[in-house]
Amino acid sequence: MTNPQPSIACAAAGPIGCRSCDLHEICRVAGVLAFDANRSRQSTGALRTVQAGAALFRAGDPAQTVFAVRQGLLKTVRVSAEGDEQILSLHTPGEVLGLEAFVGGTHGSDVIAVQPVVCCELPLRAIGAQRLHEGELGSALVRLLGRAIAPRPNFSRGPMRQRVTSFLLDLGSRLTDRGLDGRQFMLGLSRSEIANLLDTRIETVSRMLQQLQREQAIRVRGGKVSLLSLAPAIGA
Amino acid sequence: MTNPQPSIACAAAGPIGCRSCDLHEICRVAGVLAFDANRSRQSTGALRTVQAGAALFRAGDPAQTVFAVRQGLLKTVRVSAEGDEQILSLHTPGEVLGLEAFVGGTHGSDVIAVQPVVCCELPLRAIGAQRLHEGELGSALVRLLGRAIAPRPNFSRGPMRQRVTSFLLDLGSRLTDRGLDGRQFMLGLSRSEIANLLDTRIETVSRMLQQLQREQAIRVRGGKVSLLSLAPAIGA
DNA sequence: CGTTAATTTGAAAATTTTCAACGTGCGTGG
DNA sequence: CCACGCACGTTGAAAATTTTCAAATTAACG
Repeated sequence: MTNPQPSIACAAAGPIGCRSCDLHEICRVAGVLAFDANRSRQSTGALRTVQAGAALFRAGDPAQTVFAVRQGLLKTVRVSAEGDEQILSLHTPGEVLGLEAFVGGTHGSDVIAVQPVVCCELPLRAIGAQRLHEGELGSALVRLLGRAIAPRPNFSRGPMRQRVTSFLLDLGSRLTDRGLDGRQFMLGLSRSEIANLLDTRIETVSRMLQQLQREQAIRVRGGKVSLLSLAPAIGA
Repeated sequence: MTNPQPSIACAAAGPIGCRSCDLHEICRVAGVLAFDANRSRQSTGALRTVQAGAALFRAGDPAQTVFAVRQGLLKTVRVSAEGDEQILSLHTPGEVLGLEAFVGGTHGSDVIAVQPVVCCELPLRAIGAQRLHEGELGSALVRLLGRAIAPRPNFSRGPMRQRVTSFLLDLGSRLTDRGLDGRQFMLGLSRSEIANLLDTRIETVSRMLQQLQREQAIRVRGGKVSLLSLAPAIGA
């Protein structure tokens, strides 16, 4: 029997379709897309699964493949010069990882699954590295890179309540934007990981989540978060 | 008499030469470089001066020109959805601004001089927008964009002392990297701007700078900062 | 010079961290 | 099956840091 796209049991987010993927245009131009029976686009590229806690790639690895998250959640981790590791960002389905591959060289940080992940692999050679900077493919690539240079929202600023709410709201809206359920999702992150991301302590995260829950703004149950009536902030 | 590159009186940083500029490769490939009498490369592009406090460009402006900072200091400012404005990054000589131009569309944030600035203008049409994604120019462009997607250091994390020291150290090393004096420079930023960047209050910035000065780690005099024996952090 | 803006300083209030204890879930091994 | 150990999360209370508010200084500018 055919099992075209491996799905995962306790998946928090996904899977998504090619249409809502940031790599879609590249795949289309590079000709690695086909049509399935339903006439919806379907990647013919290789899929890769990453179990929670395992790395998609690590800093220093040669960057030769671009990845698109199809399902699950990952984190980018960098260890600072002082030796402490810092979570720089999370990656939800539809996002592209490993853009360093286009530039050459190696990956600059670890990317690790915080939930079971399925992603598409697009090896550079599969799209003809020679013709990479030419024509339609070149401009699609520049657009993709251009989107990536936009500054990412920073959740380690402002009062703690705002950090937690804007973090949750951002995650939710990113899922919603890809057609997934952003009002209720598996978080996957531990308190320790959330604290790292928000630049605070696990106790503070715990207290803030409890407080939001008391206020009926959110509901946390067994790793699943529901955003009930979460307001962006109290500010100005 | 010829005055090939306008200099600025109270300039904090710069001017730098084309060789230490991130746009150098693009300029070379695009053929906008010439050689001056000393056989050192010299841009033939237009120069633009921006007085302190004035904008190089603003969010929403059509992005049609790429800029390279030659002298001075700028800040990228974005107003959040809640209406408060946030300084996202500083820009020292040698850095490139306005990469959105390559992608098309408009600028995403205000870029404002915090010190008198001189920068090179490279209008897209000057480098033949048609052939932008082809050959050597295309790969130079991808390299430039690729460098820009590397995550910027975040100074709004950790204890306040570390934020201030790593901020100063970063600024200093960026100047040093371009062949400028990174151990002693005009800051140009007000306390209010530093506080914004570090996500704290002006009083806290003031106290921390005073404390570092008492410890002989730095010296602040009339807007000029000297890094005497500033250690990265006390950490691990 | 006089006036205004920016910075510094002090002291109380608020937030966050630290340290310690407690609870829960879960897998292991008796 | 249950006791145990262990990782993870929650909770409490004191300590530390940071913010707030107010006032005093200093710098900037016409």
